[in-house]
Amino acid sequence: MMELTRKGEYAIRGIVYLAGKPLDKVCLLSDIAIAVDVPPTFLAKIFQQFSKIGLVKSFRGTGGGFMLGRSPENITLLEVVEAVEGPIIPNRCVVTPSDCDRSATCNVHSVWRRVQGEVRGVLKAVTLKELAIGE
Amino acid sequence: MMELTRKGEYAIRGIVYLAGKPLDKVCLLSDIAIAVDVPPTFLAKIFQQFSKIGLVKSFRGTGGGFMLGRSPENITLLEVVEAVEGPIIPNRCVVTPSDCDRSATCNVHSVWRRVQGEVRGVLKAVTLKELAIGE
DNA sequence: CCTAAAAGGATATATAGTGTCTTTTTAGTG
DNA sequence: CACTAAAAAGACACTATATATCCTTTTAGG
Repeated sequence: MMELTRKGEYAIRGIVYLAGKPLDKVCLLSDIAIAVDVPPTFLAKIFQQFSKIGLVKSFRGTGGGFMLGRSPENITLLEVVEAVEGPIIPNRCVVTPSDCDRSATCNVHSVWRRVQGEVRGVLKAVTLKELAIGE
Repeated sequence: MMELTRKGEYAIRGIVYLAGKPLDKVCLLSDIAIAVDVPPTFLAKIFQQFSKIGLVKSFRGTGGGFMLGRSPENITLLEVVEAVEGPIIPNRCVVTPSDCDRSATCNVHSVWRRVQGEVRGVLKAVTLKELAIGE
């Protein structure tokens, strides 16, 4: 339960790599993939998702590649994870309370809300800048 | 990400139902399944897991059924969830640090440890007694 | 014995995860 | 303008996990 997928793991590796480079450095996808040990085609899909929401900037054609979309101290791990894994939802009743309505008083509901809050809190407190230290 | 499976959801429903009954009341699986709206064959598998680790006691044959293995204030939600979902592991590097050794200094590792701690903390603080109130 | 009920094992289907391949678009260069 | 580099987009394939169901076996009571 609660396990990050490979996609999430790869996403973090890839963007942390970018965060460790100068902000204006354009990196080739193929280089990043080798550096962080991720299948290039898979990483491409991930970076496309990042690109759509502005987490990274992409440039096509000769001399193209990727760079971070914002400065690394302004990107949280929560954003990165939710970008590729979707929202942090420990149980569907958190998002669709109607799933809970077997009983009028579902005491478990509030527990999942708390779990969600704690996890999001931890991930939100971490920025790419910190993660890139030593890379 | 981080989503409880149906199995986990069903497991909680089933055992909370038991927690709402007198400790010595033997309940038929078929009755529980109807009451908590879970496929009986699936719930059977779940209760077999519970039974093996003593979370519930089972009795075969005529007059058989299930009852809670310990008093509900001594069973935490963490136990119940981990019994059927396995341990709370946000990322495999938490359990197999060698997966982390791409870089000697993986800064993300400690984050997952923190997530794991927070989630386990929340779930451990909740007992079946509280969850059964109002059932 | 006969019946009730859980335990155990095998199987089926659906969904999600993990990745590859091909084609298309965009941009720079001689 | 043609050529090349690189990302974007879409389709496809394979695997693993989730979600059950069914059948047989064991255990216990009446």
